[in-house]
Amino acid sequence: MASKRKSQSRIQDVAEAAGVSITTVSRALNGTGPVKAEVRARIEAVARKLSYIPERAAQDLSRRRSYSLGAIIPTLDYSIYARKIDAFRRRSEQLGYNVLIAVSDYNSATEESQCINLLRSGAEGLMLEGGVHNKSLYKLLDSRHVPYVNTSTLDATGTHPSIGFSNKAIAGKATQHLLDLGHKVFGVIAANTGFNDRSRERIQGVRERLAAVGNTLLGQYVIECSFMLAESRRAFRQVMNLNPPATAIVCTNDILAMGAILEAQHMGVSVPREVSILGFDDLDWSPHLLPSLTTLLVPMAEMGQEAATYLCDRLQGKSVRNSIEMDVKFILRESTGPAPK
Amino acid sequence: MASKRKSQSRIQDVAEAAGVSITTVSRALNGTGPVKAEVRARIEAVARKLSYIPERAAQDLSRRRSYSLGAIIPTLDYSIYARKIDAFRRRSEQLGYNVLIAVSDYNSATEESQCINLLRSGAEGLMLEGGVHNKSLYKLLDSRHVPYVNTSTLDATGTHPSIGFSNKAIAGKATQHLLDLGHKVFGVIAANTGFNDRSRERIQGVRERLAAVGNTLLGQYVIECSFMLAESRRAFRQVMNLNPPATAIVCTNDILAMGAILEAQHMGVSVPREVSILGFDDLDWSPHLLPSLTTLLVPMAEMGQEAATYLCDRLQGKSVRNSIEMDVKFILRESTGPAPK
DNA sequence: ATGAAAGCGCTAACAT
DNA sequence: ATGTTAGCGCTTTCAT
Repeated sequence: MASKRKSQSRIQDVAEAAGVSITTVSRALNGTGPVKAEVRARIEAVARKLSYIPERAAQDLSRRRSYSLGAIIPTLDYSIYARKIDAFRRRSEQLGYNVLIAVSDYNSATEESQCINLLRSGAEGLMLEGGVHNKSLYKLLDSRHVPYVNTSTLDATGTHPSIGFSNKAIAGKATQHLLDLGHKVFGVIAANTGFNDRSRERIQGVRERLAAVGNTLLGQYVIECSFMLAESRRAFRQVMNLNPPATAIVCTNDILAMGAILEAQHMGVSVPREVSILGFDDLDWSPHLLPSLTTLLVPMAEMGQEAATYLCDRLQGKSVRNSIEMDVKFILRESTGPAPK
Repeated sequence: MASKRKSQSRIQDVAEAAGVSITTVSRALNGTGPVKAEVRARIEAVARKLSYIPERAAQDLSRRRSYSLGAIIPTLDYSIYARKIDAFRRRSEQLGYNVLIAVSDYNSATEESQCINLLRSGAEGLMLEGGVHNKSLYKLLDSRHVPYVNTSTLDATGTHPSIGFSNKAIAGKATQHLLDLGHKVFGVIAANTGFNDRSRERIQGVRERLAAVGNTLLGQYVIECSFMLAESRRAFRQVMNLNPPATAIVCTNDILAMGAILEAQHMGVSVPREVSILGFDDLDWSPHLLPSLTTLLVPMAEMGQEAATYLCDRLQGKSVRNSIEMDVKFILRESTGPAPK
């Protein structure tokens, strides 16, 4: 293994080559104290020549701060999380923070251990996904006074800081749209609800809205599946083979809705003439499907950005609102239409 | 701002509470030296009670190592990178390394600065995407003796370590398939080639294979676009409106191919009767499109895994092959067929 | 405007 | 088996 000392230059090397003390180098490079212009120029030149890269570990230790934030998402595989985390990263970097990314795999134990790992790495604040987390994780964050914020969810009580929206409410809104179109028989294709409170709440939102008008969402009309297209296609077939078949299907995200639309194409079922399909998220390709997908535009990028702002504000001791509601826009496209006679 | 000292316990606190020296705590928790079983148990209990989390910055500094690896990808938005980086992370963690993720945004300057950032954070090795990088980046990595490995590309000369395949060769393979089906007029829809050598090589692979049989790929039959579906749909329309229209379209990835297939559906063009469409990557939904997509299965997960193994081996001073070729499987599905008469 | 020195939290010789 | 001590590379008082 190459010796680190020989191949990397440290602040000491820069100081020597510039003929100043390490203190001055630190001040010059960080702009953290007065340095004569001429000296500063010399130091910068030397640093560049030596490809000096300050070691974050040492800086963190000495500053007793890391200026870094952690973000944890369920999976890298779904692009809405990419949108959120990217916006989070951009805003954080703007505000002078470095971002550490972790993945929970939709598993609460993994989430907790990954969060601990983020804290070990110095994360001063955490952006979390959804509102349900291990008690022990919440306790840990509280006891260490680590600011965190739940996203894609809304905790109106403000018990836990959150940036997002009521998943129940938006699912209710979607359901109402279908009710208005005269639909009576509803199906739901939902992402696995194991450690996914957003999915669970969306199902519940449909159920409650239906109950409110005297309709009932029967158990066999609710099908959970993974993001694999093969599964959502199977789910669609299943709901369509019930008696009576569903005429309106709410999918808890656009991936599932895409599976449903594709399966409809394969089965020769006409959408929306025979069945209406509705999703959530508004992915890039949602307007391009045939038929294009009616969905709810979930503002992932804005949430990521707001989350970064929130955490930075808290770290600066600014007072902040503990519950920020984001607008979710209903996007009417072609995949929903009047209930068949 | 909360005082760190008051809310977080350090090794000292654990040592005191357990009635031992900090050295013993370190040894017990890291398993890095002999500790009486009974004492170890006591220490572990105390550590747990205090929610002691060792600070990585201090560990890194003291160990003069970070045991972490960096991975940089063009975007989080395309799921093939997620596959790769996830496999990389899993294997790295298995081997005792922590993974830092960075995004280059398909920009070589950003790539370089993000890599520097990874090095600052202690990355001991780097997984890169593609084979073309700034000279200054290569120089930096060399001068610091940081192992790195290019992926999704193959440098047979071994100048730069690489794990992947020849993009030219696989594009040639795809082209040959279409030639065998009798196609004469080829179109290419390609991802922007700015800082994307893989895309560029795939185009070149098509061109050379055609040249080898006396056919020519004309400039106007090659269209570059972003991953936005709107753009690839437009690109498809454009290639189909040429005179003569293309009968075989090679898309440099499945996203673009999806755009082409969707636009064909919208235009009422029959695939593959009127035009054959072929992609690269084999995404989850590629077999589910209508028609299902003929494509080349690029082994992203395997590359990520191999990259992690490679870097860890190098860090352990093991001798390694500098050029590992991965197999790319041709997947025949419905979107390609005989050239129309 | 600059430098000397203390110290961040931990690990790893080097004792014992 | 355990403790003492000297750093790791940097920032930050505190002097000058």
